[in-house]
Amino acid sequence: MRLRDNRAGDGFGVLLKTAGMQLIQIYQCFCDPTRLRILHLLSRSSLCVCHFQDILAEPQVKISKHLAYLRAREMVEVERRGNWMIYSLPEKPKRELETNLKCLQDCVQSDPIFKRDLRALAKLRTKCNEPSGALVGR
Amino acid sequence: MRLRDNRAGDGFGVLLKTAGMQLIQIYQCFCDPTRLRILHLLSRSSLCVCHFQDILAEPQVKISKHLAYLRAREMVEVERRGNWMIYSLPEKPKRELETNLKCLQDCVQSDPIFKRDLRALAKLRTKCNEPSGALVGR
DNA sequence: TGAACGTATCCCTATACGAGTATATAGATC
DNA sequence: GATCTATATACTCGTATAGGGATACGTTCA
Repeated sequence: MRLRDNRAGDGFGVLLKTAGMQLIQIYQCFCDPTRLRILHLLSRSSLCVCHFQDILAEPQVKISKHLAYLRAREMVEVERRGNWMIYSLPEKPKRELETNLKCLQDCVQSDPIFKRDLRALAKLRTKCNEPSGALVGR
Repeated sequence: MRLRDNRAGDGFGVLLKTAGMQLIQIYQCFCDPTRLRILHLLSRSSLCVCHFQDILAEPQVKISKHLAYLRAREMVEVERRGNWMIYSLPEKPKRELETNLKCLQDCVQSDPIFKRDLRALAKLRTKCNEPSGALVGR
């Protein structure tokens, strides 16, 4: 990660713990398509890795690594249920994250890919109820 | 830039021209502190490179390169006035950019660094009116 | 206990990025 | 045309990142 230090005296090191730095991390998480789709889905429902694999049609490694990236930056939380790892948005998301997730919803509501993802999510809900506890709608 | 190709069939290549891709580019621009501060300032005023140097207290190369980065992704526009290059937000910003800039304003309004930047901008306005045409408030 | 399953991690490669130094460019002024 | 000023670009280095293949891990179930 690039939690920038202040070697060059860029006047921004101070910002490590401020809203500004929170923001940088949020934008870093948002700037990859896979992660953006993951977060978008998570604002509708808790999901486990295999759900993401299914909906996004991406290999497990890729999903898993992006989820790790998000976890490291506290954008998502995990809970194990048997073999499944259930990912959710934080119980109490920071204000900046909430604001930006709303902004995201707003921006992608007519985008074909994101719409397709939501449709795939809905489909998944009808045909699959494993593991219980995931796929809980918001 | 990482205008991702679709080699791996990630189902996202399609998105190159959609709102989603616009978004990715926006977030890529937003995920560096210097660029974030630049954009934040630009939503108040058109500015030239030396203004940024002054306000952000960063070396010219750094500023210039981040502005080039933003320019390449059409987040800012430039106009030459004599020796000065005056940077502004796009005349007609895309909806996603506008939305996210508003979101940014909202998120940083109480952040010390961004507040300091605005104070520095105000100060600049009182003491300096070169080049004319820059420092025009919004 | 061992196999199956869902998931995470390791290793490797290619590319992007941020920052700095030095240099180039373009317009203004003399 | 020489020079000054404001800005941009080239080059280089170190690091972050995305992706894939192979494998390790933890849980469940036979």
